[in-house]
Amino acid sequence: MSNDALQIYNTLTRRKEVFTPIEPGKVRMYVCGMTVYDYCHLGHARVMVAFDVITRYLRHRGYDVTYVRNVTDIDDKILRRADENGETISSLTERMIEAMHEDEARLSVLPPDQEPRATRHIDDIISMVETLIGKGYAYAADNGDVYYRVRKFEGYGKLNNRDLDEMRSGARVEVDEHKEDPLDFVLWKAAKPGEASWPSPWGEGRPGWHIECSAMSKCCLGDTFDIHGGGPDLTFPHHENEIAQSEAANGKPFVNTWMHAGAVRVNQEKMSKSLGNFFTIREVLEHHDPEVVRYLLVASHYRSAINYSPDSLAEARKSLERFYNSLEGLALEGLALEGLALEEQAQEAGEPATGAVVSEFEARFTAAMDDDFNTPGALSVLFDMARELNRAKKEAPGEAPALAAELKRLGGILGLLQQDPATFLKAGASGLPLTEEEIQAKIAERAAAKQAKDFAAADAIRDELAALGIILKDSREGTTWVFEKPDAEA
RNA sequence: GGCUGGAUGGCAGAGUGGUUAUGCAGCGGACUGCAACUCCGUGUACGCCGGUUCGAUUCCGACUCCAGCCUCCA
Repeated sequence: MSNDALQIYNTLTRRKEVFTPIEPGKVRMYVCGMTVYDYCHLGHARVMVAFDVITRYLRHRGYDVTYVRNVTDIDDKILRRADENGETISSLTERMIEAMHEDEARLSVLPPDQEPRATRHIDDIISMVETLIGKGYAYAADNGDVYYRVRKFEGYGKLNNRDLDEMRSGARVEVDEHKEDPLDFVLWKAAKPGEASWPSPWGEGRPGWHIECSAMSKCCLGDTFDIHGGGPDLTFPHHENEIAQSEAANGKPFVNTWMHAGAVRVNQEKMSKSLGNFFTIREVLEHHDPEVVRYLLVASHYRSAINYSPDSLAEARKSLERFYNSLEGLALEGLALEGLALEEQAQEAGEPATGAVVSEFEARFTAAMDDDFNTPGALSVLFDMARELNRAKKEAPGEAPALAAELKRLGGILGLLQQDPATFLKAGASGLPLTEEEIQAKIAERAAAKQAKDFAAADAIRDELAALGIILKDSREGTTWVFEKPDAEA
């Protein structure tokens, strides 16, 4: 662990700040999760991976992290979709939650510690709405809705630097005769006949979206917690409304550090469900190794926008190939354990003595990550390690294993480089046009031709395999191969 | 219109008041039967105009352009 400070950019103050958890050594983090009416797309993947890296790194740095990511499982879109599909709400949401878990597992995203669902916190929500009404921050309209009285909350707009009067002049907000002010937002929504609903002091209804997160974060993490994260389009109004609800209801500061991931774009336009230009995670994974997708997401800083294209995935794969080429040929199973042992040694040695244990590579890696989770900077250190490892494999084989172990260990903090190199380089062998046995036979055939100095025949075999995407690599130890799907599209 | 971010070499993408990011692609060399992999070397890029400074891509101001938010959206 480093003695230097970990700095995090705070959306609220719009600058990097030294991260100081409320309770030393503990981090309580809440991230807005999915509304489960459809499969997750790459924008969701961005948020999942960003906060997964953040969680992994905080833990690596010794923090005890409680990571909560909610599920919105009741909402207008869910009602509509379930109706369209002719299935029940719970059938739809259960399916989508399961799919989401599959997607995140494939992307090596560790599950959050808690995954609260809105429908299981209706009591918490109702109780918070009652508190807000009691304090004068909310009012029940005669149509059965309950609204938040935005003008009553002094800090409204502080996260987005918004001025209430100017927003009003924007006037894109829907005017509702039941609202005192057009900017007021709904906390509890009266049910229409036949809709899913829960009983409440204001009649049958369901919770508004914003109040769910205030209620669930309070339930899981308390009135004030360290980090609140989410996608880039949630700063307004969702997070602004959460602040208004939680601070008004609890009478305490809500969140110390607000973190927002960058957008995923397609053709310089935001990828989103409302624009309909999205790629689901599972679509992309049909054609690409999940680690390639994860790499693409980690290769840019978590706050910057990334432009998605088939080319960007191809590049990500090439970069990973460089890592796995350097790792290939070393007995990594044992090495990974050795790497972990080194890690434990370092921790037992205590914080101040770490300089002696931590390599220059790790020091640089940590410095990059300490600077607002600069994953591109951290990756550049890993590339330096790969070069050093390639050199060592040639010139100082005795040093290679330890270096490989460290590379794999540091890569693991980013959730990368944990596959068997040969497996990755063969693209998981899915979609292989030949069996492994057939390829080995071809290689043997070519070796015989080489032996006989019949290079024309040898090259013909190599070209034949290359046309199928199977690239041969000769080395002193023999011939290995790499499979690059010729039609990597998605 | 208001608010937020951004503009870096062929592409992707970090960063810095004066010193190599990194990856991919390219070029030269080594290795190789030839390749692939790998290694060595190589590219003087920071939107535009002013200002501060001995010196700015990096700080300040104006401008242009791009994206996001202001309505559900990760």
